[in-house]
Amino acid sequence: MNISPPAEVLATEPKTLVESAYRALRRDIIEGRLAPGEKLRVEHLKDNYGVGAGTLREALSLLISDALVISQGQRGFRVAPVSLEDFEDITQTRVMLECNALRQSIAMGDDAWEANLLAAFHRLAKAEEKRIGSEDREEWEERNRIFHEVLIAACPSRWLKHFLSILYQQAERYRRMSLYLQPIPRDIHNEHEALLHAAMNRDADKAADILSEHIRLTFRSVQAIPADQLNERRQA
Amino acid sequence: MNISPPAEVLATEPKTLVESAYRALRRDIIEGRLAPGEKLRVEHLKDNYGVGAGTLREALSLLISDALVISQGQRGFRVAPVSLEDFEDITQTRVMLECNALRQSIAMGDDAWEANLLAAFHRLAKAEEKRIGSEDREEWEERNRIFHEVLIAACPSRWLKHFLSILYQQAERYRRMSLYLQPIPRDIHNEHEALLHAAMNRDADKAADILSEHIRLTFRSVQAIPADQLNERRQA
DNA sequence: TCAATATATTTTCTCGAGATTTTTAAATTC
DNA sequence: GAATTTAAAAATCTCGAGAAAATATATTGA
Repeated sequence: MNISPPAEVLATEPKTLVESAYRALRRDIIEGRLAPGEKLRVEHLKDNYGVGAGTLREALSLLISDALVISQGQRGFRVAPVSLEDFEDITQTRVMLECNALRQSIAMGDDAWEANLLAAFHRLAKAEEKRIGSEDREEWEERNRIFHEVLIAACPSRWLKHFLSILYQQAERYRRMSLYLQPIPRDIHNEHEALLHAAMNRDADKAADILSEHIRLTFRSVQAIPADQLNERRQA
Repeated sequence: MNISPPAEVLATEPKTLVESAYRALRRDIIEGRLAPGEKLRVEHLKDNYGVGAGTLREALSLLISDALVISQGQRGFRVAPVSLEDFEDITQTRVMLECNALRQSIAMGDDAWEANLLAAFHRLAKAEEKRIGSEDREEWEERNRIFHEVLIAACPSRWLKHFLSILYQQAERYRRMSLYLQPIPRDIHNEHEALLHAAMNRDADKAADILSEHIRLTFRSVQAIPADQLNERRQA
């Protein structure tokens, strides 16, 4: 039996400067250090990220795939803007796709999938215990992403998983906006545990219901953010 | 009333060389002049497309968004490979998403939507009449895309439509492979007409059924292609 | 005071050349 | 003869400078 974690979990390290700049920029956008709608001046940013202009442009082009950056010909790059309308769309689309993927995953998952799921939940639960200090937030974010990934890992559709990874990334950016408002808002741990048990019991209907509500609750917590705080930059 | 065609129909012309190269490359990949899996050597291609190396790299980076190009760090770019497995995934995912979008569009479409739909069908029908000569194939391809776009135009989800535009593009590449095998394979005109009437009658269930079968039939015609012909280059 | 034009500044876009890395080919060794 | 090592060739990746466009500022005229 293969005891190594699923392939998508293993973080391959960047081999080129373009890749490094791409990841650094993505992180800064998702975590809000680059504000929504902000102009991304190549000549200014290339110093911050320690690369040449052409390299930075290439990294920005890659971020268009993730819909985290937009470009208007001859008018440069911008951080993708945010809106409640957009996040509602993301939420609804994600509910549809992720429930579908989850049902397929539950129908097709084997022993290895169950084992990976248990392991991912355990890692997440450990991170949730000591999540009071904000220094462990990044650890929790990573493990939460992996838990959701492993849940649908047995779904055979590469395209469905590809689209979901984009939507998850988008949702994370919005969710981080609300985390500064309400550090520990809901009993997420119980939601995850119920999801785990429904999946392990192969109860697709129940699992899909829990997952739907789980995703929609995140939307409601973002909904509570004051409108003027949505476009703000955080930290440096 | 707004009598101009929907926004996504209007082809904005490229303002930068990156944009031009991106479109030329995309066309060449979808139409099979650049074979699946083929290596894309920047130094060689920059002459063909009349741009610098950096510009071409940027265009290739943009094509990664469309999943028409893949890149492995330090090992350059390649045309995305094809497989029957992949196209089956594309087909199934597209059936799910496009039926969902169509239902929403039928539920929310107004008079302008109906008018645009009728117009798009008419343009497509005209192109189908004189589609015997292959010189009109590009015209038909364009109008077919627009018809499918307008069908779901009243769906309010930008993300759903974004994902569908990617899948449509992918499907077009596969479909073109079968066109060289069977120029006028099925009675596509009747399928489109039935789709139009079901949509105009607001019969969402019927429309979704027709659309599902319509998309799946394309898969079956690609399925009939000999495996060794799948990775071949066409024309220059 | 406001609008329109002209100028100046900033920024984007583009290219060609040099540094690393990978790939190919030949040579050596077992 | 097959496998490893070494060397040559090719390709990728990267940077900085120059051309084109957009933005900001200043000027002019009513």
